[in-house]
Amino acid sequence: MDGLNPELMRGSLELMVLSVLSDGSKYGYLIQQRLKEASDELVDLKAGTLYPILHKLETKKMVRCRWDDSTGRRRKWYELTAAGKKQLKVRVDEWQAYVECLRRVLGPLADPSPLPA
Amino acid sequence: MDGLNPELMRGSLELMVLSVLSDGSKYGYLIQQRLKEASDELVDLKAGTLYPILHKLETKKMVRCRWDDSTGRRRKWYELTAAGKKQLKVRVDEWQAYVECLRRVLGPLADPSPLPA
DNA sequence: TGCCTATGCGTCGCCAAGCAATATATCGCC
DNA sequence: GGCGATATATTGCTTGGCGACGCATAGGCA
Repeated sequence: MDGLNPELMRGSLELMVLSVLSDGSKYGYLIQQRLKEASDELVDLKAGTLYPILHKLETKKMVRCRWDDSTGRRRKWYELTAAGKKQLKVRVDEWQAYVECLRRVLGPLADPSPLPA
Repeated sequence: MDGLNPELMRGSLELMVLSVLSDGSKYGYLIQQRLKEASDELVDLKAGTLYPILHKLETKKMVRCRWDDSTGRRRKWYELTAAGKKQLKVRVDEWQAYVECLRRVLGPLADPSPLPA
């Protein structure tokens, strides 16, 4: 991770990967790049984090994958399954609920900071 | 935890505890109750989670504490230190940045779901 | 009197997740 | 030839949440 508190990220990484894939099939390294772009360089998934997540999603049938050895670069392309798309929706809803819950807990602290002046 | 994805909670529990304490001194069990109320029953910190967090905050001088044995119930009251209040501000800012970051990553998925009709 | 529940604090050990480190291989550039 | 980017994978360490305990008191109820 990068400019953000890494502790906070825990638990939303799988959601982020699913989200990036909703845009169309991608291979691992490309997912990493797209996520970095989309997050304004704030999220930089390490290989030791990304690949285990992808393998887990594959095991759970959330994605299907296909090797492409036609070029010198061996690439493993990942695509969301129907179950994966459904799961993504669920995860997004969970995320929204979580944000709303924190907003309530933080109360006035969640309001935009008053200007220093 | 309760109605929310427990994975998501990881990393924000300390923030929630600090937040509850910003309201004034409280003892452990009361913190647990207040957090439950504030979150609309969604966050129910277990003892095995709460007390280690409080001990950690104490070690890091984010809170100071005082035993009250005057009643039959032994209670350990916690109060935010100046460092704790500062830390709370930092954590809130990190949280806001995190939410904004996820909003960007999710893109259109972050928009409110269109009505089924 | 005994029992049950709520209150109140604490610790130990398991499990999962993130990730640094490491391994392997190709490609383009200088 | 050497270096950095591309590309995937695994191993092992560390941390955090938390279930399962343990202990003690207070109050209600039979």
